[in-house]
Amino acid sequence: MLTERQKLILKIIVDDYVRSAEPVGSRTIAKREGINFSPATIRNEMADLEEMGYLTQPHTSAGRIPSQKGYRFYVDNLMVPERLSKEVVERIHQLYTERFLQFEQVIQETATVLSQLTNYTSIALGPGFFEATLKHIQMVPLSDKLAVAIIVTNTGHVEHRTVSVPDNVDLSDMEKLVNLLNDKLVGVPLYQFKDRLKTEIASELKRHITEYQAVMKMLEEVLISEKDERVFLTGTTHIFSQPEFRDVEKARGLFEFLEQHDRIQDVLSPSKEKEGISVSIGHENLEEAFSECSIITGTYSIGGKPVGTLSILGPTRMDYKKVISILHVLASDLSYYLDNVY
Amino acid sequence: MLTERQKLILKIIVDDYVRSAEPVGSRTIAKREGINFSPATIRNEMADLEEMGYLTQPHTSAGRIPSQKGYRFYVDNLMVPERLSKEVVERIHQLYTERFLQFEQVIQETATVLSQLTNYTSIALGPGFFEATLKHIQMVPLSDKLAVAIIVTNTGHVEHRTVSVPDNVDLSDMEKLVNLLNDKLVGVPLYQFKDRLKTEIASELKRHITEYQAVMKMLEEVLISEKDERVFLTGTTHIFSQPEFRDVEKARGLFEFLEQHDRIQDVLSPSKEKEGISVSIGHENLEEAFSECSIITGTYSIGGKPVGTLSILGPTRMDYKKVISILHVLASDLSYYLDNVY
DNA sequence: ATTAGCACTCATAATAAACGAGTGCTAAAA
DNA sequence: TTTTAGCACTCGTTTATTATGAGTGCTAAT
Repeated sequence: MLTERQKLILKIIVDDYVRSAEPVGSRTIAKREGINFSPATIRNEMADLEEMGYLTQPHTSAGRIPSQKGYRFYVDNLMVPERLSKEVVERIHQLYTERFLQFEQVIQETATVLSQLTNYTSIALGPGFFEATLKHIQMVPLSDKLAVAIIVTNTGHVEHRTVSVPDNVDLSDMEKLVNLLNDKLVGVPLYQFKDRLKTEIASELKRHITEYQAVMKMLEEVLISEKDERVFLTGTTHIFSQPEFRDVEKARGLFEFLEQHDRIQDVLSPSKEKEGISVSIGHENLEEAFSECSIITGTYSIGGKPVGTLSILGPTRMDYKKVISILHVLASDLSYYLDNVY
Repeated sequence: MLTERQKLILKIIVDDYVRSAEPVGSRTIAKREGINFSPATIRNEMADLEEMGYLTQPHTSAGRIPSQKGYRFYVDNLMVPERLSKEVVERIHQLYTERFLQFEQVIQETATVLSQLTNYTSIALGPGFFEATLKHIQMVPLSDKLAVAIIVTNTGHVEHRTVSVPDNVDLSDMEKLVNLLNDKLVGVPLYQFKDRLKTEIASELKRHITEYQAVMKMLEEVLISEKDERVFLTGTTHIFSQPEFRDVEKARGLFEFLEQHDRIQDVLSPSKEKEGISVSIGHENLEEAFSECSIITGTYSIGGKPVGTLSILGPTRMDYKKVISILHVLASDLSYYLDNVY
């Protein structure tokens, strides 16, 4: 267990190092207000803190920097959330007085503001539409061979894909088909499509349509989507501002990972997060690419149900108190906004 | 005018420098096969080439590197397109034997392959749908206040946006409206929507619908889109492999630009390019961010009409002969593929 | 017109020396 | 027992110094 003084010193070291990116020495700490013990005392405490694993030394004659364990303790026990400036609060509220025409646009703009306010890279995961229910389905023939299938959900999300129409299926068949699908599927959540297709729709289809097998195959293509969420990545260039990524090779590792949106989804998918804000420090991120990064994730919700995540990606030397405060306000304001609109 | 020998030397320097990224000295050139004059002679020629502006010297005691003028001459007069290896040709053909479900997917995959084969960043501009004609328009009400408007073009492209429905407009009004729009607009290219809306549709609307003004406003939102094309960016991390971007600040400049898709569109928009492949070297790109880059752009077309571009972004020290060969095959194969499908 | 020869340039690498921030330890003070 | 002044020591960083060598330009001979 840490003494109060050790906690104080650890907190000062984290705060200072986060700001300056320079190892913190005993003299620096001693000069801080509220400190009335000498550098030598501090050195002793620091040696203890290092022994316990909260601090490390880049080299013998340098000051101390927090270890990942140190950051973890800081986040869990020491950090005081930052009071947001008027400007920041203003910026956020202004954002949600706008009216956005597309669902995606709200998320995109939120991610942009999040990145601007924090000066870190932001990653937003768009709402998974598996949960959403079908509002309308439509098939628009392009030629005798191709058609566009369009799915509209109750959240206003539009999915579409182009499919090839089986031979011997004509316009009237298509019309029948669309009516059937709307009949059977409106109000049904997208993740249930697969089941419904095999049960109700299959039997109904057999009765009305001759090209049963081919049409079933087409419907599978139309109804069963792989990808669930969309990734909105903003402010990736902030990575270059961090001294820890001054080395091109390190920056490269991150960028390479960030190009793979599917893997980002795996890491940040909202199912994995409990509600509220969670912090993942260094190796706590299982992804090797993030071993020197921290990720702070908040969920946003519609009708109380978490549907997506807002995350900040930065070095472990991250301004946790600031980011968490901003993320908190932003996530709840976004949820509030979405509740009012949907 | 350059003598044959000067051309030969310039060509060797470009080829060598592109490969090695090191200034090329007279001895290196002299050792090459087919060279039967001494380093001293080569030095004289190089001095002349430098005076004429085709070469520069990083410093007094270094070899020569091509200037932007040198690259330009190389591309226009000296370059011999590279013969593609079997593997490369195979990879491309294999790509287009797949059947893609979404239009965007073809473009995306093409960009990916382009980047993989060249080891540079690729930028594809999706087909501008301004040229495309309307196939079907649909409005799906989400609530009494919101509706999703969906536009399907003859190319299978789907545009959609959420709009707020004016008060006092009910379901039957909406139905009338959709029928009217389909009546008047099917077959019309998207860029004509603005005009048609003001003329034909306005008058028709006045006759049938009470909330004339509000509905007109909504239709403006629905029909008039700002953004034209979509940007597909692939292999941005290849930038890190280039020694000229070993400096983080330079890489940053590029990445910052590449985040702004609207500005990319301005630079690469197909209207600016004549058909075929065009090369833009260094400052020939008016964008400051690209002053040390070259961009090679090819257009792809549907039905002989250029609709989008495929581009490669790399340092001016780019393997022009290789990239141009690959781009050539890829652009024409893509066009061929699209012709067959649409 | 070409080329051998040679002095000269200048980026890069290697080595050494000076600097200084910060430490750990010891012994004295509180 | 805790705190702190004092001091020797460590080690990364900076600056200066000196090779090294690739490559040049020029001149004079071929």
